[in-house]
Amino acid sequence: MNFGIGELAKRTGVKVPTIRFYEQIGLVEPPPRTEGNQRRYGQAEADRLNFIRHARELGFEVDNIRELLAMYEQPQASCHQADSIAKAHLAEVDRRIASLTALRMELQRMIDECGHGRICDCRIIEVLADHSECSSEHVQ
Amino acid sequence: MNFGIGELAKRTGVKVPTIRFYEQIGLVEPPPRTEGNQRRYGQAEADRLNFIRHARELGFEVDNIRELLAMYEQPQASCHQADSIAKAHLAEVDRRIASLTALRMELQRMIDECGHGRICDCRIIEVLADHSECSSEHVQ
DNA sequence: CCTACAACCTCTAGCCACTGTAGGGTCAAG
DNA sequence: CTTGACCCTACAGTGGCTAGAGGTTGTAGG
Repeated sequence: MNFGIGELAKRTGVKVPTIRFYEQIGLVEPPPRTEGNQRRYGQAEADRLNFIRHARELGFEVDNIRELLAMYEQPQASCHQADSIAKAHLAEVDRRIASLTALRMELQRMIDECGHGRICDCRIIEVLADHSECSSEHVQ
Repeated sequence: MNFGIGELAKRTGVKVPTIRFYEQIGLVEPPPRTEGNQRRYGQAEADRLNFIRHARELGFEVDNIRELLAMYEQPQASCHQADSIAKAHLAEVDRRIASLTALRMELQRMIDECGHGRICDCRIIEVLADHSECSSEHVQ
């Protein structure tokens, strides 16, 4: 119930420098220190950090995580806001998937058409050199 | 056949500061200058920059673009290397699509199960707090 | 020729979310 | 008391730009 930053890292899968970084940007509270100035944590911090790690893995941005954390700590409030953050993020993920899928097709087509000969006949270089060769628009 | 950086930007869709940045990192050659120290470009630079922009849009990293550019300028060489860069990139894009698709499912499930009540009953916050709720692994 | 103004110049700092390094200090086991 | 793992701060670097300050050049109209 009282451990150092290395143990916290082990329990949460968040690296030690990242924990210090999160403290610096105010995503986690500065914990109490030992007499020798070393950070001491408890289970509550591990829970909070697990929450953060999980939200990051799901691709939420730090600013959104701040809001989600505030809700996590106010269990009586309405979850309307959490819902809209999650929905906005889902829309963004959809956009990224669509964009990557278009890129994938373009890449696949480039590779399929490459005759593995000289550059001057290579579809890969040719397509890169001339945007009009593309079958679809793509803006990452 | 002899124009400034603004015109080059217009012709290629690459922003002026980005062109200067590309010059700084050695992705494009420093062009000749006017007496008053302003950059002058020709069609060859516009072609090269279009190639770069297109490769960036397709998500290639700058280091790969360096290699692709070298091939673009050596049309007699074999295109084996271009092929393998493109294939590696395709694999990376596939990985990202798979990862995002898993995230998408997780997000959708979270949102679907949210009863729009209080935080303490909210699936979104609950799932974030407890990784074991996840139906699949996800590492972005 | 003068003026106005857009376009250009360099240099520096900022973005995001970390990661790495240097140069120390602390803690716990033996 | 020594060893060695762990911890501390502060700062620089990553990628791929973007923004701003503060000054100079090019060009069109009067």
